[in-house]
Amino acid sequence: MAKYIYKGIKDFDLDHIFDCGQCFRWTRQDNGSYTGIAFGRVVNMQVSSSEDGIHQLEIDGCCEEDFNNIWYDYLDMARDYGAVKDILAEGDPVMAKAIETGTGIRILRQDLWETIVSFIISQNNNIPRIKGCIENLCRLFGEKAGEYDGAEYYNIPSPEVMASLTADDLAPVRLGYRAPYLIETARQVLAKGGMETVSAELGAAATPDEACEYLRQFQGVGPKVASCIALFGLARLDAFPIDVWVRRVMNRLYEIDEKDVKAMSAYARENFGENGGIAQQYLFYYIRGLDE
DNA sequence: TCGCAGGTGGTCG
DNA sequence: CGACCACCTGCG
Repeated sequence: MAKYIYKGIKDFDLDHIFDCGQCFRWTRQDNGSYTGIAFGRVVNMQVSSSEDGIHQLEIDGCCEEDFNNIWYDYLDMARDYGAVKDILAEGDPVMAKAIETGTGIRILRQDLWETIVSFIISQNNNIPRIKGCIENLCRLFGEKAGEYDGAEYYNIPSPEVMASLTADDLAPVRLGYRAPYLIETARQVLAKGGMETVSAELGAAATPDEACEYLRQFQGVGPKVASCIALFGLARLDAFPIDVWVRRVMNRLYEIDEKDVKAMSAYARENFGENGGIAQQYLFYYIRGLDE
């Protein structure tokens, strides 16, 4: 398939986008490009400069139609991150510093079911192992989506497939105690009539809190995972997931008690508002960079 | 060896 | 309710 080139990107850095903890299915290549899969498409993305010095995104394995139907939205291209950064940095030198570090971050608009599965797996887990678990799950139970550079890529198994599995089936995936969570959640989704129903019911949620409350009915989905699903799977940019890293950074930078999650979400709601999710990503990327 | 890693569910008080 | 605590697994 062809290579699609999108010129004139701003506020866009592949390292920032794919290494800020929001996704687990992209791999950095030696040349700085990323290969991965989303919505059943396998592509390689690379940022380069055209002859006139304008930054551009090259997507290998992508036609114009796919770019318009999938990748433009996936990469949240319609949003003006420069404007969001100005708002967040205003009167907040700490945030300004964090934005400088992760200046090319964008919130990916990911598939809802894949996001639910991914973040259930992510609980009390580390990133390399999360990636390995998802990889195993897709390779063993998902449909093949395509190849790139000789490597095969598989889709996340559907709720139907996942609901039919047993804990023994999932043993080679090495999910540990999360395996029954996934099976039960898949069954709960089917019982509701599938992801179409779930999406429709979530569409009625007026606030991120309402969306999270709904999501928490699924086995293995607590406050943190629900918030991540709302942000990355529903593009609720006003959701503010609070994990161990965010607690750390808000304690260190805003001097909020590290145990006081309520105070943190209140602070985020008041100071970051509708851009809370984006703010969270800048802070997350920043603190992880400091600690490495 | 044992604690820890993008938490959650169950059980007490 | 809010504070504990066990929990699969792999790595340092």
